[in-house]
Amino acid sequence: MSQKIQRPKGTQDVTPELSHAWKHLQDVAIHTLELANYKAIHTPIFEATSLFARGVGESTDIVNKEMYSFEKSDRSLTLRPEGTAGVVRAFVENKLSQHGLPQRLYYIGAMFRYERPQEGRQRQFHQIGAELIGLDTPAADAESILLAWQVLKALGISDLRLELNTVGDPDDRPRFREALQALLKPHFETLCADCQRRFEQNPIRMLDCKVPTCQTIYTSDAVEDFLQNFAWSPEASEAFEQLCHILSVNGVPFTVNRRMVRGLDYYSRTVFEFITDKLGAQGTVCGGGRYNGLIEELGGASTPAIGWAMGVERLFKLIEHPEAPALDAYIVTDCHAEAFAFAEHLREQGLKVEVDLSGRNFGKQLQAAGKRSARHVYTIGSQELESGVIPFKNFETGESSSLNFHFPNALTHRK
RNA sequence: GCGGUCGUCGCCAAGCGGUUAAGGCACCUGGUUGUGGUCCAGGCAUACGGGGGUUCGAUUCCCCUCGAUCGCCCCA
Repeated sequence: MSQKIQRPKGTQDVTPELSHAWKHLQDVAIHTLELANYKAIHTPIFEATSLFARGVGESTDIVNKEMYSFEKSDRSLTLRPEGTAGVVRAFVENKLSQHGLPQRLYYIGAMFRYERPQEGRQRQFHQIGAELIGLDTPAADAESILLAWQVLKALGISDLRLELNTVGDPDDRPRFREALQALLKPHFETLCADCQRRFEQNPIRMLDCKVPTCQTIYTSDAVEDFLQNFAWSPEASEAFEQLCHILSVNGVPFTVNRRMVRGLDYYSRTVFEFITDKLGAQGTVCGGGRYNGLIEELGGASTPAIGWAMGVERLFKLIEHPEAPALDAYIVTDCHAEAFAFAEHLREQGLKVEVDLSGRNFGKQLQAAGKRSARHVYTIGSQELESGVIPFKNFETGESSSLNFHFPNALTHRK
C-alpha cells in the first residue's frame, strides 16, 4: 500500500457522481454573468512571481507564506493564488482599454494556496470572479455587488449576509492606521501576543481578534466611536452612502461592518463579503472590493476597478445537487455495426444513448438497461436488420412499439 | 506553521491483544434461446492508510509518517 499514490494534500477529485452538479454550478454562474454582458477571460494558471508580490502585496499572508512558487531557467513563477492580478496583467498587456471602458470580465478556474486544509479550504480550489474595470462610481460598485448577489440567487443560495465596508483611499489608510494605533497604544500590554504583533504589521486586523480580553477593548465605546466616525475622504464617504442607497433600493440586505478588513493590499474604498454560517470557520463565499490603484501599479494607465471572487467549493457545499439527465435510450444488440448507426441517428436528435457492448444474451442486456434507468430500450438483432423494423419499449410506462429504420448496407453486411 | 479528533473492502460499518476480519449497500459472474431492474446461486479486504516497536501473538497497545476532519492563523 505504500506504493499507492494519493492525490496531493488539500486537493480533490471531482468524480462522476459529483461532476454533473459541479458543471451545473459553473453553467449557472457563467450564464448569469453573460446575461450581464460580462465576457470570459482566460489567463495562465501560473504567472511571474513578481506579479503577485506587487499586485497582491508583499506583506500579505498570501505572498508571504502561501504561494506555490518554482524556478524555471532563472525565472520565478508562481501558481496563481487569486485571479485579479492575472486579469489585470492581461488587461494591461493586451491593451483591453483600447476596446473601450468599462470592461466587464469574468473568469473561472483553479487557484493555489499553500495552507493547512480544512472545511472549505483547499490548496487547489476554484474561483469564479468578475471584474468591472474603468469606473469609479457608486453605480459601478452596485453593479458588481448586485451581480454577485444574482449569481448566488441563481444558484439557489440566499441564506447569506452581505457585509460592507469602506477602507478609504490609499491616502487615508496611513491616517486611519496611525489613529487606530494611537487609540490602542495604552492597551498594548494587555493585548494577546498575536495582537501585539499585528499592532505594527497590520493594526486593522487586530479588530478581528477572537481573544476575549482583546475583544473587550475593541468593542469599547471609544473604539466603536472611532470606527463609526473616522473621517474618510468626503468623496469616499459620499460614494459609500450612495452605494448603500442603491443596494437598499434593489432589496439586497446588507450590514455595514466597520471591522471588516480584507487580506489583499490592493483594496481601496468599497470592500464586501457574502458570508454563510453553514460552513464552519470558512464562511466567506464571495469576497471583493474596489482596487483603484492596482492597474497603475501593474504598469497600466491609472484606471479604477472593482471586482469579486467566489469560492466554487464553498458554493458547491451550499447548493442542491441536481440529478444528471437520465439515459434516453439503451440499445440491446448483437449487431454492433448497425447499432452504432442507429445510435448516431438518435444522438443527432439530442438523445443520450448507450449501446450495449457486452455481447451477452439479450436477457442480460435488458437487465443492464433496467439498472441504468434507461427511458427507452431498442433492440437490434438480425431480425431487425432484415425487416428494418426496430422494436422498442418505454421502460417508464411499459409500452412497446416499433419504428422503421433504414440500416446502412443492412442486407449485405449482416454477420 | 500550531493545537484537538480520526483512519477496517467503492460506500456505510462490527471487531478493541489470539476471529476463517461480521453484516448491509454497491459491483461482478451465472441461473432465463430476444424484453426490464425487485428473485435465486456464487464472487468480491492473505488483510485492517504506510513504516517501525512492545508482545509467544497485534486490526486491536506505543512511536513516527501520510491523509482526513475541527479550530487557530488567514482567506474564496
